[in-house]
Amino acid sequence: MSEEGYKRKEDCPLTFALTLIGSKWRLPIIWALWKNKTIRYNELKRQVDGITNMVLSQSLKEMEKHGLVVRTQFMEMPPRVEYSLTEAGEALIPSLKSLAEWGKEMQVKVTDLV
Amino acid sequence: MSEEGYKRKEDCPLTFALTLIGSKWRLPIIWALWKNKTIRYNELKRQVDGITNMVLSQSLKEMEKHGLVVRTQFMEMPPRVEYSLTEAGEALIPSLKSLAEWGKEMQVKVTDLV
DNA sequence: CGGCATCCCGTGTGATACTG
DNA sequence: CAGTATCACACGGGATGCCG
Repeated sequence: MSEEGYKRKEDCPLTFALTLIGSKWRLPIIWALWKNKTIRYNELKRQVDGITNMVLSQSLKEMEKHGLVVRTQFMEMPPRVEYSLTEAGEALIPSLKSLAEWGKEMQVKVTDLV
Repeated sequence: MSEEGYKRKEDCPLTFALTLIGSKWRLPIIWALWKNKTIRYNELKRQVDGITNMVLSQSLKEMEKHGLVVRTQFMEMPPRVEYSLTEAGEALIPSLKSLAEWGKEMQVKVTDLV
């Protein structure tokens, strides 16, 4: 979609980007990771308020698979696992800020919503 | 989320933006509107390949309500209705391009997906 | 032509509980 | 502490058909 039409919409980089970060909890997670640089699992869960273990761990696992997130496990007792963004993940931040700017202006304009 | 944490995630401009454009067909629709400047309903449906009437009309209606889209109805026979982006809608485009850039790079890196 | 009404289904998500 | 297992359900979205 960037200039021309794509045969299948899966080819559109934009649609593709949304498959990576479009689901409900992805952005809150990414944002928390970015703010903390590096963060442990339970602290992350606390900051992304309302998320369940299932969704959080699955999301992290997928994003790790997609190269957005790094997982570092320390072989200790009690267990410690830290998460942070990869370069690719951080490369996303400027776009998100841009989008957030737009969202901010829209929040002002639109009063009745969700 | 732009700098500090929000009490409720609905307050985050980013999360808010996703409520406006995050669902499956929103971006393809916006993109088609942007490419065509102004476009009739059925032509839009043709360009956003695979979308159903239900989803398209509902999406348009909501986006109109949110101030992203303008609907212009001509009182003729046969009926003619044209859609285009508002200024607010077009203001979104740069962010989308930025996000598309990122998505493009990710497409290269990630081979196994969806 | 430009929709809306209906029915239906997949899956993402929530809640709860359990484990190494 | 850092998850996994299981169940259940709401809801977005597909398919089909009808209407002004």
